[in-house]
Amino acid sequence: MNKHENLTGDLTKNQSLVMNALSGSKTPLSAYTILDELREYGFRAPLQVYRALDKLVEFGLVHRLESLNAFVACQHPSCEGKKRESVLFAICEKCGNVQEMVSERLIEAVRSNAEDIGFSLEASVIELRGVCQTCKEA
Amino acid sequence: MNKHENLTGDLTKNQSLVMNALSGSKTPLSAYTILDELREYGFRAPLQVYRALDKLVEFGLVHRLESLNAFVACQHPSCEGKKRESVLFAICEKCGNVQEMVSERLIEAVRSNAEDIGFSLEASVIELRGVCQTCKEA
DNA sequence: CGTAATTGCGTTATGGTATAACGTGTGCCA
DNA sequence: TGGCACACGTTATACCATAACGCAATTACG
Repeated sequence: MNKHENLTGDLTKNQSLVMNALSGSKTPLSAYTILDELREYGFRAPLQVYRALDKLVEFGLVHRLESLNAFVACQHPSCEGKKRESVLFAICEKCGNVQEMVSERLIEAVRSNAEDIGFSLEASVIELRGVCQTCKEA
Repeated sequence: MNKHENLTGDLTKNQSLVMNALSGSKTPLSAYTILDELREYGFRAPLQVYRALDKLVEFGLVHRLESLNAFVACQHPSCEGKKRESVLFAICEKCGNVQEMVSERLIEAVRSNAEDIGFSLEASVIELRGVCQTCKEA
């Protein structure tokens, strides 16, 4: 019934509801937008959303987009269980769509920059802003 | 407008105050922290800070760190007049210090990733999280 | 000149994002 | 069976950012 319960088997009810809200959206959602969508399922307070999001991010099922203060479902199942070290997001400022990518070349460049200054890299936030191909052609 | 007209000498009073607050800080400052520091100079409302910050960011004298909701003075004067396309920040989660870097290799990797998907790149947010060399050694 | 347009500024009010603190219920298992 | 870990619900609060109004100073230019 819920594909993410099938994948992970162990999401709580609130986590599943939040996960479904994100999976069903083509664009990132803010925590408060999720809250509004889930009021009909009994959600009443932001913390119910934030607590679920914290776990989903921890599980690697959801990513937080820092430049939008919003959240997206992972498009790339291999993120599960990993820290967000190696993913980048292309965010279209016209349509709001987000494309998630993995690039060895970019990861290597980031790693090497960190090394150059003796910086212990734990996570990286890489968010490209611009216009996607579809919107350019339209 | 010639780029030299953007040097600090041509800033308005509020812009200079905000710029000085940021230049004098070793770590990024939030808008509200700046507000508190500038109350003794007559600042009363967040908008006074945000308006100055908008201009300073536009001039390339200040960068906004998306993953912190905070602002830093540019450490790299060549940013003046440029969009933020080519800069990355290494943010130490122990001491809060931020190191700004420019990396041709990283810029190229970002550009090439954008091209691969037909994405028109307008700006990029690259923020590394981890521990700086100084804190590691301590 | 004079006047319109622009820009910076101050203020009040409001909206959007995120967490603190406290208490309840449940399942586990030593 | 008592302690622990964890998810959950609720209220309150803190933090981040902008809307909308009006005024004053400066600039553009016919």
